Formats: sequence, C-alpha cells, structure tokens
Amino acid sequence: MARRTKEEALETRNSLMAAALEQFCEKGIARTTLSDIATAAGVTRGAFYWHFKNKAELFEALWAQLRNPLDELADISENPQEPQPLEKLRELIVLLLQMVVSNPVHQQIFRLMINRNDLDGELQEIGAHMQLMHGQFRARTERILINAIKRGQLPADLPVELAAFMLHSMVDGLIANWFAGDTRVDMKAQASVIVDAMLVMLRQGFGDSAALVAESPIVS
Amino acid sequence: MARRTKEEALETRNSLMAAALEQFCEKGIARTTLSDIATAAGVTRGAFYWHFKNKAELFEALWAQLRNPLDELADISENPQEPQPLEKLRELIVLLLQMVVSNPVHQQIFRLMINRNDLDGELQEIGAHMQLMHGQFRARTERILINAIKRGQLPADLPVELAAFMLHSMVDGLIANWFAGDTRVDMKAQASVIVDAMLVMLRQGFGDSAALVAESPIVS
DNA sequence: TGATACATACAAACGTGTATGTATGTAAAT
DNA sequence: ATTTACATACATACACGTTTGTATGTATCA
Repeated sequence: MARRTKEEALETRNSLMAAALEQFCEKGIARTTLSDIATAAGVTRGAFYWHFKNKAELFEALWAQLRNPLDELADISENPQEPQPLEKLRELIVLLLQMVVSNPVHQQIFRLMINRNDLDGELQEIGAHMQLMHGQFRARTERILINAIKRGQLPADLPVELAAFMLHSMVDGLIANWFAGDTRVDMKAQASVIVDAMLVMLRQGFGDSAALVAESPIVS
Repeated sequence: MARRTKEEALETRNSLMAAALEQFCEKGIARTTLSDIATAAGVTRGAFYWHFKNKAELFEALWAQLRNPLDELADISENPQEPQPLEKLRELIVLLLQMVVSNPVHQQIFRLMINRNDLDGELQEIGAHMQLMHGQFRARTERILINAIKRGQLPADLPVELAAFMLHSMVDGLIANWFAGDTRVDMKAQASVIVDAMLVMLRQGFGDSAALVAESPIVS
C-alpha cells in the first residue's frame, strides 16, 4: 500500500503517537525502538520517518499534548484572594490522587515523569522541563501555604519550605508506590483520608509539642 | 602488559566494580556500556570479561555488597517486645534520612533502588529482589505500628495498612526528591522535624475530627 | 503529472560476546 | 638456582546482532 488521503495519514500519525506512548509507559523511552513503535502502530519505520524526524521529535509532540492536563491542573488554585486556600489545596491533592489512579491518560503522564531520568541526548531538554514543572508545583504549594497562614488556617510558625517539600514528596511517593503495584490500598477511595491526614500534619505537626509525641501515651 | 600478581588482579576487579557503581549512579545501568566501565577503571573490556561474565554478573556482585547496610538497617527494630516501638520507628527513619544525605555509599544504594525500573533481561531478578526488600520494609513498618497500637502509643482505630503505605511513600518521596536536587532543604538538620511531623500525623491525622481540619481555624 | 504517504533496501554506528595473542607470574622438574 | 611448562591476567581483533538514518522504489491521491 502507499499513499493515503490526508485524513488517513493523520490517522497513522496519531496511531504512531498512541503506540509510542503505550510502549514508552511499558518499557520506558530508551528501551522502545522505532521498530517497536511502527509495528505496534501497524506500519513500518518508513511511515515513522515520514511523520517524525526521530524519537525525540515524536516525544516532544507527545509531551506537548500531555502537558496540557498538568498545566490546567496547575492553574486551578493560583488565586491569592482565595478565602479557603487550605480547602482548595485539599481538593487539589485529592483530585490529583484520584485522577492518577483512575484516568489512564494521567497515569501515562506520571509514568513518564517518574521515569524522566532515562531521558538522554536530545530529550534532556524535556527532562529539564519536567523538572521545572515539578519545581513550579512546589512553589505553588508554598504560596498556597503562605496564603493559608495569612488567613489563620495554618500556624504562623509553619516552616513553609520544609512543609511544601514534605507535601510534595509524599504525593510523589504515593503515586510512585501505587504505580509500583506493591499496594493493596484503594487510593481512589482513601484519597480523602490520606489528604486529611496530611493537613493535620501541617496544622499540628510542626509545633514544639510535636517533638515529644513518640514518648507520650495518646490523649485521644 | 599482561599477567599481574593475584593482589593486583583483585585490585583491578575492585576498580571495575567501583567504576561501574559510579557510572551506574550517574547514567543508569542500562546506559553505561562495558567500555565505559573498563575505560573508567583504566583497563579494557578484556579485563572486564576476565573477571565477570557480563554486566549482570558484575551488578549482582555489586548488589551483594551493597545490600548489607540495608539488611542491617532492616534488622534494627524488629522486636515485638520493644516497649517504645514508636520511638524506635522515629529513630529508624531519622537515621535512614540522615544516612542517605550524608553517606555516599547509601546514596549510591538508593540511587540504584530508585532507578530499579531500568533493570531488564537478566537483571530483572535483582529488580524483583529490590521490590521485595521494599515490600518487606513496609511490612516491618506495619508490624511496628501494630505494636505501637497495642501499647497505647497510637490510636486503636489507626488504619495500619494505609498509614504504613503513607509513611513509606513519604520516605521514598523525600529521598527521591532530595536526589532530584530541587531542594534547598537541609534534610540532615531537619530530619528530626520531618519525622516528628510524620508521627503527629499518625497519632492525630486519622480520627473523625481530621476531616474537618481544612475548614476550621487553628486552635493553637 | 507531480507531490504525497508510505514500504523496502541499504549503509553505518554501536554494543556485545568470543576468539586469539601475549607477556608475566608461579610452581615443578632438573 | 635455572630452566621448563603452564596457568593467569589481561589486550587486541573479529564476528554478530541490533538500531538508526537515509536512499530509493512505488502506488495513489489530487
């Protein structure tokens, strides 16, 4: 077979990207070959090289699509006038956790971000970009925490940098470990419980009294 | 040059392993070639193939050494008679965090464990083994939590599985994010503060009152 | 008829594994 | 104490499979 109509060509291009995404998530970017992608898409490498210069260009196109949901998510709660910043933060993290475990597209995004370490050569820029988004998320969390402090919803002496780092690390770890599959935890159902516990940590975990917790009996 | 004395041969073997470990941590296992290792060790691939069958065998030898510190760490607090399990858990996690940021050997271990996803082919067994150690750590945490509940140091209605999952995820995330380098947090100095906050979360984060935290003002 | 949308064929690079060469240590024979 | 014989500890060279990139062929759309 040979030349198709424009729509059919677009279809094969989309097939290539979809197949690539799937394989990237399964085996990682480095270990999926162009033949893998082409075969999975039902074409040959010829088709691939017609639509893309190389694997890096395809991944850039992929990432340009995939980052949209993340960008949207990031924009949700960036309002310094928000009267209930802590509640908004709660909703944001719950939403994030639930999306990751239920929405396959988001699963793919986060799988790629978790394995962003194997981005070499021309893909390093994208890896740096992921790193940047990662950092922006933390900065955003910090701003929300500061806003919450201003509004008396978090203690004034909360170490903001540290707290944001811990929050962010915990979310990352939860997602990564859920992906690793060593969990019998139903994260979709428990997301609220998880985030509530995190917020309690923010509100009561950093005072002077916190240091004595391990030694004393519970007060209930 | 050719045949050396036995001691010199052992030296080159050690050089190969040390060079390999360094490269593995830098570029990942998959992306370091046998030439990389040999060159970094100041020899050729001939020397490599004399001492090791292939990259997998070298990594197995490496891991056999590196897992020792982890095994020791795991054995520390496995005592059901421990009267202060929560305090022991606190010490364990603080120790873990501080070791990771200060001890280069432990850094290498955890770098390898974090990137255990790129273990393919013959190395999958080791990847599975790492996964297993990972799971055992969580099981151990669960047992400590149960012991702490028995001794009235944690609330009886604590969801043990979930709490252990969260603890574990947070530690993983902290280490991974600290490695990622996007942190101005001095984790060695703050380790105590971090773990104290985590324990507050365990003690007070899972009750019915926790769900209302985001909406109410702080009580201080 | 010419540009398009591929498939096919080919060349080059890279990494692995193995076969071979070789100088040296080492133990036994003399 | 030498010499001899062999195992050792590598370096070098080659054969192979795999992946990439490109060049070419070709049917079809427009």
